[in-house]
Amino acid sequence: MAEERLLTKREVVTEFRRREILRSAQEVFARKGFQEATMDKIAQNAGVSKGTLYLYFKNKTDLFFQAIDERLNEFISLIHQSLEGDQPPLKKIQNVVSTQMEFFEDHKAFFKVCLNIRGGLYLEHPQEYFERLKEKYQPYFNEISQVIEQGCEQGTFCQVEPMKAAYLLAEMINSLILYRIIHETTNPVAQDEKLIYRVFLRGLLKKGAE
Amino acid sequence: MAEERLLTKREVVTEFRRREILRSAQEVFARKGFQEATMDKIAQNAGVSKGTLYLYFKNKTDLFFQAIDERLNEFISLIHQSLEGDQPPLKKIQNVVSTQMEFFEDHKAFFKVCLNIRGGLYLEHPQEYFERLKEKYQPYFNEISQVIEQGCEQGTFCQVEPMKAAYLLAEMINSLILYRIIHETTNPVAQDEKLIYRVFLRGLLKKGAE
DNA sequence: AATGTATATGACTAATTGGTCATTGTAATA
DNA sequence: TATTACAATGACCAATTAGTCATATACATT
Repeated sequence: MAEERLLTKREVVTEFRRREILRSAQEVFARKGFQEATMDKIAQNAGVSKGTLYLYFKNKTDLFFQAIDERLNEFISLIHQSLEGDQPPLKKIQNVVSTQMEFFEDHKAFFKVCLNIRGGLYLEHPQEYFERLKEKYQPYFNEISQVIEQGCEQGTFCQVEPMKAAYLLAEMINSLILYRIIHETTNPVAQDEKLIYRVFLRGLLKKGAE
Repeated sequence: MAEERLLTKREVVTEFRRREILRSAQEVFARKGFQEATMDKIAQNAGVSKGTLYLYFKNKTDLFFQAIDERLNEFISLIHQSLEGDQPPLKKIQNVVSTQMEFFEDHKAFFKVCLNIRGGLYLEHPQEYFERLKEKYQPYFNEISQVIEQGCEQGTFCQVEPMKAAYLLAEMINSLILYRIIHETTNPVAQDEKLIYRVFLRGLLKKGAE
């Protein structure tokens, strides 16, 4: 066993603070959006003083994007997992749909933040952060579009631009999540998943395939 | 001919100012989003002083929503027109798709504002405005869902919840507009319309129908 | 226990900006 | 032309808030 130096109390506290601030930020940003969330509120909610925030994060924008980062990583890794193995493309698409719907069903606040970002990013944040986020999302779209491409090659799906189709799918899912939020629907997500299978998959399937 | 009292100079100027302020507001809000747009900028852009804005509009939020209102009316009325007559549901859906895609292709700035609203509305504007806007959009969704319902009854489309399907369609269109904006695509919108026909319509059509 | 070092605090600053109002300008009216 | 009523102005105010820094606190080390 390698010599594992025990963490000093200070290091433990530091790490705890950092996580506590991120948790608080996630909560406040989700509830209020970027502009309405104040550093004071976040600090208070985290049980630290405002000055402390600036020991851990460069500024408000930095804190915002780091707070997003965790959940986003979790999401992207879940999608990645759902595409592992050598299941047929049809099954993989179903996996994406159910993974994404269930993830956002469980994290509605995070979904709102994502909408908020997308709506305001072009307008209200420095270009730099937009680029970084776009990069972050890239694997998600790439993986889906690869599955679609694979389906095209295998002759299961008809010929489409894979990346555009991936966008289409992603937004179809989001639209039903939004519908659920706006209409405060509580029926099982499985029903909505089926609607997407029907529309997206039957629309994509070659005649006679399946 | 009815006695048409000529407008006094004052009335003409007043109407001109009002329109000029709205135009300026549309422009600035589209470029900056709600928060970053300042009343000073809007006033300057309109060639009036800030105080004047408050002679014509109650406050910033009021100005924002009135600026949106015009374009939104135009949009909704275009969609309405595209659904007049007694064409078959399939054709009507195609009309909606092409009308919406072409409208936003011509009004990308307005599209961004719409995204911005949707992303920030839950979080950053008074509930009251959200409700009013929801009401405003209602005819749009109603009309589309009626067409879908009609298609179901006629047996052209398979059984789906019409309102959810309408949401799905609307967001599919939006997703491709977003794709065009993000990737700065300039190919003809007709191509993207076809992708939607293929996916949405073939997904919706009953086997053997059409 | 004493000393030094890293961390936490929160009052404060500076900048921004929505909204106001006393003053000034202009058009309608007599 | 004189008078009145309304519209426009922009300096100003009040409120908000991101970010700072001198001071205080707590931990680690000797």
